[in-house]
Amino acid sequence: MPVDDLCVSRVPIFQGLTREEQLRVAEFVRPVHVAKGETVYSPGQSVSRLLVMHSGQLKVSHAAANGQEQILRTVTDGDVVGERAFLTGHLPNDLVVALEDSRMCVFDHTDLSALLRDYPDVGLRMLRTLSDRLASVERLLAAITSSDVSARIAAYLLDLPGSIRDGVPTVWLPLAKYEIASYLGTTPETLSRRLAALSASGVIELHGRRDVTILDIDGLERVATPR
Amino acid sequence: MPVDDLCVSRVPIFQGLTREEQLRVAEFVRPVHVAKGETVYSPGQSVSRLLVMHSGQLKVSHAAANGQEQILRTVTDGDVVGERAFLTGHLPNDLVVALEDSRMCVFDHTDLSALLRDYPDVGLRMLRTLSDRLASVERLLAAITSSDVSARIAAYLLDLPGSIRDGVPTVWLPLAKYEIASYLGTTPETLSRRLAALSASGVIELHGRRDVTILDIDGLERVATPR
DNA sequence: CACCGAACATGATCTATGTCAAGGAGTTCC
DNA sequence: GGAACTCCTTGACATAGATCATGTTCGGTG
Repeated sequence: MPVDDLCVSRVPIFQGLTREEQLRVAEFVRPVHVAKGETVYSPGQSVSRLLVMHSGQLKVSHAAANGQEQILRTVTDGDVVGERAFLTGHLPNDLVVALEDSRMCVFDHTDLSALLRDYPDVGLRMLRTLSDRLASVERLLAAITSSDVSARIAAYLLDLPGSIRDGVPTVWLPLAKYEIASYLGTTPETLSRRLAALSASGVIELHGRRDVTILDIDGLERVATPR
Repeated sequence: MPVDDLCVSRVPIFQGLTREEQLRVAEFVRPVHVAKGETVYSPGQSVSRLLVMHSGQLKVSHAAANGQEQILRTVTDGDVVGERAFLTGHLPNDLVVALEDSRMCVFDHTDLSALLRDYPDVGLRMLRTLSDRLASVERLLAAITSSDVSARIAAYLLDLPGSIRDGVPTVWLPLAKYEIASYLGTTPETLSRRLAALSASGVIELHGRRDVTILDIDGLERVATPR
């Protein structure tokens, strides 16, 4: 099964296993492809599975009590989704939607349980992944409570995986602006104003809707670390 | 070693091991006692250990860039501290201080690594603990970005382990008010005002500095879930 | 290629909460 | 049991950012 094999071997939490072990793990796994815009997971869904991302990007959001959608995170290669349902037995109450065409490894919970018992390394790597996520949420939390919106935006832009185009650092926003606003704990209006301000002061340049070039990295870093 | 034994057997992540296994784990573990006010962990400390709480209470805080102390969480029985340093190799950059006299099991990292390999169940329970923490931080984050301070306070009070005194639900604040303010992403002044308002509207009653009786649970829940 | 709708920008206004300042109350420690 | 220090409360004020409303741009679609 070359496809399953590929799926397992590409994902960080299964690296460190021998090829033979990977093949055995592959028997438990189902490779799944979802198209952009499709819903992967919806709240209260009784059948719950563990997803391990392999390519593409998903967004995880939470319908708050007041009806607002709160973006919790975006997940990319190597990230894990749905571990809480497996670990604690609670039903998932997040909404997961594909931002791009995505591929992932899917495990049923019963299988996963046995898997972790047989391959402690996998558990260790999962722990590492969760620990990273925890650190990243705590960073975001600290950022939201202790800095203003401009600083959060700057930090967000600096965190984004960037590329160099024509010698200038460029980032491609993975989310629509109103979604970024939600993620950063603000509103689209404020985000728009602050981006405009950063642009006016020559720190960044906006091209089209999702394309940002960073003209002055140091300046942006200064904004991200306020006094 | 009955003391070590006790330490290990009292902690959730080691339950599920047989008595014999617990005894073997106990060899790795060092029981530690810290007095109220003592520092358990400080940022950048090069020797890092894993703590598993057993009794008492610690507070974990983070010195933000602007010098403000941000309270990240309080940890109580069964909680784990310092796993990130172990899992990722990064130095800890949180400050951990004992709020009460506390007892905990301490592992050195090298030992822990072997432990997780030998007892996959321990890893699984650690995963569960981390997953709970993640969920709780994500809840806090959502609360901070999508509700006002009154709602956060109400939710906080409802979350606190409460007792019944004279037939009335009573909570004992585990932190000083200025620390609670930090945890909830606000200031002592605002917290004070909101508590006063809740008190004025007859929902709660304040006694002394840390003692709160809840007169109207439904009312408090209504405040916690705003429209 | 022109249309259409969603996403975005901008302006005017309002309000919750932060900030600064000063006085009061609760603990703690001798 | 009282002094002394924190912690907490209250007040007056300033302001970042939310909200509401309207106009504009982009990018996909027929």
